[in-house]
Amino acid sequence: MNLTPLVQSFVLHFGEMGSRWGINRTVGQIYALLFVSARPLNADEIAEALAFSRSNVSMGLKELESWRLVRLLHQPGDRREYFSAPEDVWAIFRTLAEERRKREVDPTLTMLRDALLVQPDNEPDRHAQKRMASMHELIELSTSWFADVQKLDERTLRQLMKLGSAAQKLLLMKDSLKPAATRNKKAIEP
Amino acid sequence: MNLTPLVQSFVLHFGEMGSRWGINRTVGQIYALLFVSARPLNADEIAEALAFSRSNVSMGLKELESWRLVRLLHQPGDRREYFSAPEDVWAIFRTLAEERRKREVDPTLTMLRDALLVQPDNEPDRHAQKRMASMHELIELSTSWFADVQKLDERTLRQLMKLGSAAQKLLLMKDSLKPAATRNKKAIEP
DNA sequence: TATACTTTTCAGGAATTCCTGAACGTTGAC
DNA sequence: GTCAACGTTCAGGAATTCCTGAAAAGTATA
Repeated sequence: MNLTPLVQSFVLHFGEMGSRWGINRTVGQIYALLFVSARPLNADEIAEALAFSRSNVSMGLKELESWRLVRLLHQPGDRREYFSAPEDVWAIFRTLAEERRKREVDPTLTMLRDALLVQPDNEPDRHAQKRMASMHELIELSTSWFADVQKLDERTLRQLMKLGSAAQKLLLMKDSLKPAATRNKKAIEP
Repeated sequence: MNLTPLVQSFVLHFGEMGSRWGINRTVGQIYALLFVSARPLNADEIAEALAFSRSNVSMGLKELESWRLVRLLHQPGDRREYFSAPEDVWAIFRTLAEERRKREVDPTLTMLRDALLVQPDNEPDRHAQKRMASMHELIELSTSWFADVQKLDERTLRQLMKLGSAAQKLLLMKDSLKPAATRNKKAIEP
């Protein structure tokens, strides 16, 4: 199994990008390969295509499975495990976002909430808590909004994005339904 | 300069989180410390508080400056450089998003565009290109939308987020202004 | 149950990243 | 100009992460 230059460059790029994130080069490349592959691949094919050891591929696939980014399937009459990346890029994006939330955002929110429960007994802590509160609010608000928006189906989401902010702003201009409550809340907050 | 337990746990958490991203522990901790600090700090204070070498702090601060996450300032009658994190968490978020776009998204888009220009001469490449095209579209659409939304001021953004998706969906129901164009485009695309 | 095929685990070497102290560079005060 | 205070650079050791081959474990077939 030989990679075409086109696929090669895609795979290499994702290897690089992977290492900018927590993900290592191997895992990035494996995912990239599965993403562009026209059919599911087994571990041996991947190992050969990318020139990684069989065990490295095995670990990489496990990692990808833990991120729910690959699907495991079987071919009739073949004992080997085949892997593929889901088709729908929007679904992939959703999975990625969800998984990152679980691993990064939620623990951070927990830490912040705990920190905010402490009764500060000195000036530095009082200030630190104010900062943490503002961070907590931002994260809370944006993740819950994101979760909400992600429930929309692809077509609706696409439309919303294409509309951009201009039309959405119009929605607020009316200043009729919800905004009143919003404004009141805002007025109470310091 | 001694950290209170409250600040300590915040700083340590960000050190950990930092290493999940490309950012290393040191840089994460320095940023966290500056974020909760009530006043700007100089490099020596940071080095002492976190028990890092002076040179390590120097490199960390340089990294943070390259991300535009810290502000450099001077105290009257003091030759040393003082650093602080901007107050406004929304602005911080914006900066972070912009910087990540520059470093990760833009190069990826460039790579994808280049790949899409190639005239594929075999089946695997034809399929790979289709996959890359769908990825390209998703990234293009979501980043341009994000850039657009980020131009809104904090108050408006807050309101929009609080409305959630429900109200935004209403906007589309009307199916009057733009959606026609959107639907046509969609119909043309395979 | 034995066999062949497949996947997983893991010790340890390779590669990379991190961090430090020492040397060097720069700047302002005297 | 000299000196002290401060910032930066960088070689190389420390720590971490990555990757591999060998061995073990698992599994379908006969």
